[in-house]
Order: sequence, then C-alpha cells, then structure tokens
Amino acid sequence: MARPRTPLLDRTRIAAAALRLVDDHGTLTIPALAAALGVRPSALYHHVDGRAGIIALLREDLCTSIAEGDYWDQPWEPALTAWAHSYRDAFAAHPGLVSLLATAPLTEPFLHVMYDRAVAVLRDAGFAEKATLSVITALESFVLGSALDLVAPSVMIDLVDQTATPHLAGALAALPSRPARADQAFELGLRAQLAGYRTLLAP
Amino acid sequence: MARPRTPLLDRTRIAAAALRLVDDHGTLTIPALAAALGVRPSALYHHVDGRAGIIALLREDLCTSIAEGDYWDQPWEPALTAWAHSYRDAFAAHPGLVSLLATAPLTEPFLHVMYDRAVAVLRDAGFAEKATLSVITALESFVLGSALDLVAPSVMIDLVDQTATPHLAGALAALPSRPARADQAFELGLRAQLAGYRTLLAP
DNA sequence: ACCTGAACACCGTTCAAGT
DNA sequence: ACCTGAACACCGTTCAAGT
Repeated sequence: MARPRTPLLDRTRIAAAALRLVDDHGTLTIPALAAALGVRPSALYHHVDGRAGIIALLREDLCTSIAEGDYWDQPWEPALTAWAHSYRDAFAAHPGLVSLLATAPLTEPFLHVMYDRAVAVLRDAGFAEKATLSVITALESFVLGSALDLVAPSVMIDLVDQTATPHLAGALAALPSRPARADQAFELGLRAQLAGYRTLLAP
Repeated sequence: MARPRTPLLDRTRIAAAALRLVDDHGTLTIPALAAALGVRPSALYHHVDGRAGIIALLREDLCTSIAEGDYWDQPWEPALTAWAHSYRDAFAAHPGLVSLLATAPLTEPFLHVMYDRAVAVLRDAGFAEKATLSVITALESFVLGSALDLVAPSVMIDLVDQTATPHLAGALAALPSRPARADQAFELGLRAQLAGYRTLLAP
C-alpha cells in the first residue's frame, strides 16, 4: 500500500496509543506501539522523534492536564493544595507513567507560566522572594516522591516478623491497605508541609 | 583459560564495578560491566541473577549504608532529621543511582528493623500509632523526590522569559545555582514537614 | 508526504563445552 | 565451580524503495 491517501498516523493518535499501552502493560516498546496502531515500527519515525520523542509527548500531555487547572486565584494554601493534588492525581490516573516520567520534574518551558503564577501567589502572601521557589520545589519533590510511592510494591504485612519487629507490625496493622495507605501518607505530608511553610510568614 | 584456579569474579567485585560504571556513565549495561571486569558477559550469570540481580545488589548496598547509622537513640526530631539527611546523602554521593533505584522505595526485609525503630521512636514521642507509618512514608516520599530533584536538569534561568514570566525570573535570580538550590529546597521542606508533624502531638 | 521491508547495532540471557 | 564462545530473541533506529 505504501503511502495511504489518508495518513494512518499522527502525533495525537500515537500519544493516545502509547498511553493506552503504558496503562495496560506498564511498558512502552516501539514494536508493541506499532502493532497497536496497525503499522510497522519504522512508520512511527515519520511523525515522532523516536522513543524519546514519544515520551516527551506523554510528558507534555501530563503537563497540560496539570497546567490547565486554575489554582492561583485563591489564597496560597488552598492554591498549593489544589495544585499538589491535581499533580499527584495526574500520575495516579496513569500509574504506568510514573516510572516513565517521574524521573524528572516537569521543566517544559510552557510550564513557566504556571510556576510564575505560583511564585506570584506566594510572594503576595508575604513569603520572601528567595523562599518562594524553594517552597514550590520542595512541594514538587514531595508530590513526585508520593507518585513513586503510589506504584511501589507495598510492604507486605505478612512478610513482617511479628516478634522481631513488633512496632512495625503493629503500625502496619493500624493502617488501611494499598492505595488508601499511600493516600493517607500523602494527605498528612501535604498538610504538614503547608503548616510548616505557614510559620515562615511574618507573625 | 576456561576456569581460572582463582575466581575472577564475586558479587562484591561485581557490585563495586557496577557502581563505578553508574557513577561514571550514568548507565549500566552488561557488556560494559563485563568489559570493566575483564570478562565476558556470560560470566556474570554465574554469580548474579542477571541485570535485575545486579541492581538489587546496588540497592542492598545503599540500604545498608543508610540502615547502619544509628539515629534512633535521640528525640524524634533530630532522629528523623538525621535519617532523612543520610538517606538523601546516599543518593547524592551516587547521582547515577537515582534513576536506577529511586523508582521504588526501599522495602528490603532487612530494613524492617530500621522502620521498626523509627515507629517506636515516634510512638514513644506521643504520636498515634496509625500516624507513625504515615509520617515515615511521607518523609520518605519527600526524600525520594528530593533525590530525583538532585539529578534533574535545572531550570535554566536564561530560558525563562523575563517579560512573560517576571515573577519566576525574579525568584530564580534570588536563588543560588545548581546543587545549592536543591539543597536549600530540601532543607526547607524537611524543616517544614517536621514543624507540621509537631502539631500532631498533643498540646 | 507517508508507509513498508530489509538491514544494522546493541542489549540481556542461555547453554553446551572446556578446565 | 567458573569462564568462554556461539547463539537467540528482542529492541530502537535508519534508509532506500514505492506510491
């Protein structure tokens, strides 16, 4: 068939198929992606800059889904809270993306606008200018780490030796299991951090 | 030569060479590792369970370096502070390890003792039992995320548009550059979290 | 411009053969 | 027990050939 009269592929379709693949199998290989699109591997290279380019595509999609929310027209605490939540939710919706994307924070230039507004909100709230980005960075690190925790193999309670490590066993028993456990830690850590940042403001 | 009278390889030597490789090149491939050890790739499989086994070896080394410190004979705040620092320092000393190991928290069974002591310290300090592990998990997420930040491509200040995103540009200018920037965010986030956890204790 | 088919370099892994 | 050499499956990528 060679060149079809109407293209089989475009970047949007490739990104969508890649995301589906990552969601379903947790991995992303070119042959599998090509097969899912009903096409030969080499066809992809006419639309996208290799595997790295596809990952960049997925990263962009994730970024826009985070950046399009408008959090910054409210006080700094609810603003940061909403931002952190949507950031983490974006990963929670696609756990397979975590290992693919969470290795690097989101530094795409079109996110600068988002960071800019975040800085402005914090500065207007009374934070020292040199503290604003540290707050944002620390919070982002926490969100990224929490995303990793989301896909981590959970500490199996039955692997914990009741007599050798009784405190750990007890603490585990007092906790809900899988995703709720991670959610609980995230909420607690988020609130704790915000409480801490509050103390940075003038009394 | 076939079988040498004294073995060329052992797990310790393999781990050491792998770590050196990761430190120097940021990647770990079997052919490169074998070459560094003056051996054929297939020789490795007599000592180690494939590439995954080598990574597990590196993870174990990192774990022990963290676990061997004794932080738990002091009040909970300095204890958690010291623990978080040594956790992050272990990654900072080998940035290449981050992308290889930070994708999963450290759940090796021989770390249970460490978590057990941490739980005990927190409970003795007055934290509710169900809060203890959440505190530890949240802190660990933050440390892991901060480790990622350590190896992240820094937001280049010259890529930030001065007029489009003036607040961001200003905040960046107010900050030191590369590793100090990450350090500063880590210290701030750590202190903030501890301050937040403090409020969980009965008044 | 867009797809195929053939080809290449590279990686992780297995296994029989040799000491 | 421990290393080699040959082999295999698989992956990412390139590129000329075809429409």
